[in-house]
Amino acid sequence: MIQELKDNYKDVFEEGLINEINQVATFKEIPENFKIIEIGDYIKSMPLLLSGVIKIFREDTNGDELLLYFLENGDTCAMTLSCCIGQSKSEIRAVTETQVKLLMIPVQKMEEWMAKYNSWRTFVLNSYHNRLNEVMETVDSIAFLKMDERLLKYLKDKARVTHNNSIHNTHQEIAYELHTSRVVVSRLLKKLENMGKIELNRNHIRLVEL
Amino acid sequence: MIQELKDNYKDVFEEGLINEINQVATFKEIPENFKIIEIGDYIKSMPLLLSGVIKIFREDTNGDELLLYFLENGDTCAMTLSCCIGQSKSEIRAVTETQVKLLMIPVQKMEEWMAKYNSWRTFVLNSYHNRLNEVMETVDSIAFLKMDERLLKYLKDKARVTHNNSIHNTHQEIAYELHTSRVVVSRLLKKLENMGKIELNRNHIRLVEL
DNA sequence: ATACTACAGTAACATATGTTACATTGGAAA
DNA sequence: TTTCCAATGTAACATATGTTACTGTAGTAT
Repeated sequence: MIQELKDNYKDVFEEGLINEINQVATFKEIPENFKIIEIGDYIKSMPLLLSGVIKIFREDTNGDELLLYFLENGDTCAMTLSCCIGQSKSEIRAVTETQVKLLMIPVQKMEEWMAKYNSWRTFVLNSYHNRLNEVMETVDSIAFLKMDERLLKYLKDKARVTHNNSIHNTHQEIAYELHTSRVVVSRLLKKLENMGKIELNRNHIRLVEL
Repeated sequence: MIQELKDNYKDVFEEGLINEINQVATFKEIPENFKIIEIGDYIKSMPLLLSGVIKIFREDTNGDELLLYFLENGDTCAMTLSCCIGQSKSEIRAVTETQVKLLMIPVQKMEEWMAKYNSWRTFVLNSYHNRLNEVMETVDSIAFLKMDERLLKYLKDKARVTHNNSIHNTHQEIAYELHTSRVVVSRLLKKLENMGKIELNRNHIRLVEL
């Protein structure tokens, strides 16, 4: 029995399902900053996150990108999920933010379990619910917040998912994820530092208040 | 038998399910510009759209609002759906854009059918899939497009769902839906008119090219 | 130590969008 | 017709964000 599976999902899935997952799933360990899914990929199995953090990106036709949200322990990728079912291409890119451990579940099992296990149905629907809410929160950020507020929110989100109030990123990397320019990020970070909200250092930023 | 149910869903649901829906669903006819769901509402039944168009809005803490997407014939409200299951509050507002006809389905039936009917599971998952894609398209618009491009896209979307290349709105109403100001909308509409893309008249706008 | 390079700071300017204020006009109501 | 008001047009200005160009600096490689 895969230990992380039992630890993380014993209150989510009934025992029979846990055993089935244990039998058919493939365990994978992936290093940080690794591209798991690219836009346009066809997906043949569904990832179940055991540990670590995954970043989900959206990209426009010019190659400009934007961070949509983070996936954490216990999450699954709803997009992948619906790609499996609908046999459509991925609309997002998934990149590991930290080292991750995950289970890959074959599509046909997924559908079988939808009919068989109540806890699986609940899990799948909850995943969609959570993902929809997260994308809508992203809409809120872009539509209603100014760039300095978005930047601070980004830093806090990152600190939360990595359980670390030091963010190890260059200003350029942050600029890519927020879809703005390095100069703008530097300018606003300096402003946040002057307001006493963060401390700036080369290659890392410390959140003063969480 | 409700005629629109058979017409719209005979290729989507198996016959037994159509009959069950026909028995337990409540038929409703709602006039245009009517608020169906408010943010914070608890939802006790799920709407199935038979005809007409519904607008879905997001709102921030200051009361500023933003149009997320339109629902058309054959759609259901995925948000409502997940509110039913998770027993959580609505995160969105739903307003009729035109007169609509819809069926209200009790939550408990919804869950029962998830176990019983394959076609129902497919429908629910497809709904989530479509809604996620639409919210992500909204993210694209806000993140990657300039206001004049967003405005033109808005007009085209509205023309598409209402099957009418005349948009009957004041500039102020458009400004609310795009979360900008009336003056900005007027300015950019005039620019689009000068480019030959639209024709401006009092209280309505005609799309020259679709 | 020296040179090099990625990263960060910042000024100066360009552009998009938001705001205020006021003028004009079409159509409804009296 | 006359009056009135919502809708629209537009100028002038404010602000946020994007861009270009240059500087300084920490850390690495030679």
